Amino acid sequence: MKEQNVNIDEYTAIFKALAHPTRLTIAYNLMLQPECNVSKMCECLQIPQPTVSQHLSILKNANVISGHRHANQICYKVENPKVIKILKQLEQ
Amino acid sequence: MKEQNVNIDEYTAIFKALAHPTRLTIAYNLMLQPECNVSKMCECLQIPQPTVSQHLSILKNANVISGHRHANQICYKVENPKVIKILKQLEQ
DNA sequence: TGACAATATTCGCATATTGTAATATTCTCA
DNA sequence: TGAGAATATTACAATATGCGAATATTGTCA
Repeated sequence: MKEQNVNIDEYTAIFKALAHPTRLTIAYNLMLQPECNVSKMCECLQIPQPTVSQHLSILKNANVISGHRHANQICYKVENPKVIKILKQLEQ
Repeated sequence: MKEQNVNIDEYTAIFKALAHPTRLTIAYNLMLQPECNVSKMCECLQIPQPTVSQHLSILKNANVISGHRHANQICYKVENPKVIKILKQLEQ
C-alpha cells in the first residue's frame, strides 16, 4: 500500500485539473474533437472569455491540453497520451 | 463542445476525490489489492489515523471506495466499475 | 502604424480544502 | 458490563481555489 511505480504526483495534477465541471467538459470534448479555439469554447459553454482562459491555463499547466496558434487565434487539443487514456474511459 | 452523454458531474466528483496524493495512493492501491483496513493504511502511509479517516470519508462520499466491517475493523475496497476503469489506466 | 479581434493576466473577495488536535463512536471480549 | 482496540467526527487556523471585473498582451490587416 505504498510502493507503486506510478507517478502519483503527475496523476494527482491531472486529476486536480479535471476536477471541475467546466474543465472536464473542455478536456473531454477536446479529446473527441480535433481541436478548438477559445472563442468557440466561450460560445458553446456560455462562459465569459477570461474565465475560460483561466481554466485553459490550469489545464495547460497540468499538461492536460496544449495550445497552438493559428493566425490570431489559439487552438487547443489533448495530446498527452496518459490523459487521453483516462478520458476515453468516461462512459454513459 | 457541450452536449455530450457522459455524466460530467459524476466524473467531476470522482476526479475531485482522486485529486490528492494521499487519496490517489489509497485508491490506486485498493484497486490492486483485494482490500485493506484503516490501521494498515495508516501504518503503510505513515499518516495519522484521523487524517486517513477523513480521506477515506471523502473517497466514500464520492463513491470511489466502499467499506465493509469485519469484526471490529473496516475493510475498504474499490467496487465502482467506472473508477476501476480509470485507475487501471495509470501507468509507468 | 493604428485599430481591432483574440486571448491572457491581475486583483479582490467569497468559498472550499487541508492538516492537526481533541474527542466521540462502535465493536469485541473477558 | 467495562476496558480497550479500531475507526469516525468536530473545530479551527492556514492555505488554496473560483469567479467577476478590469486591464494587458499578441497578432492581423488595412
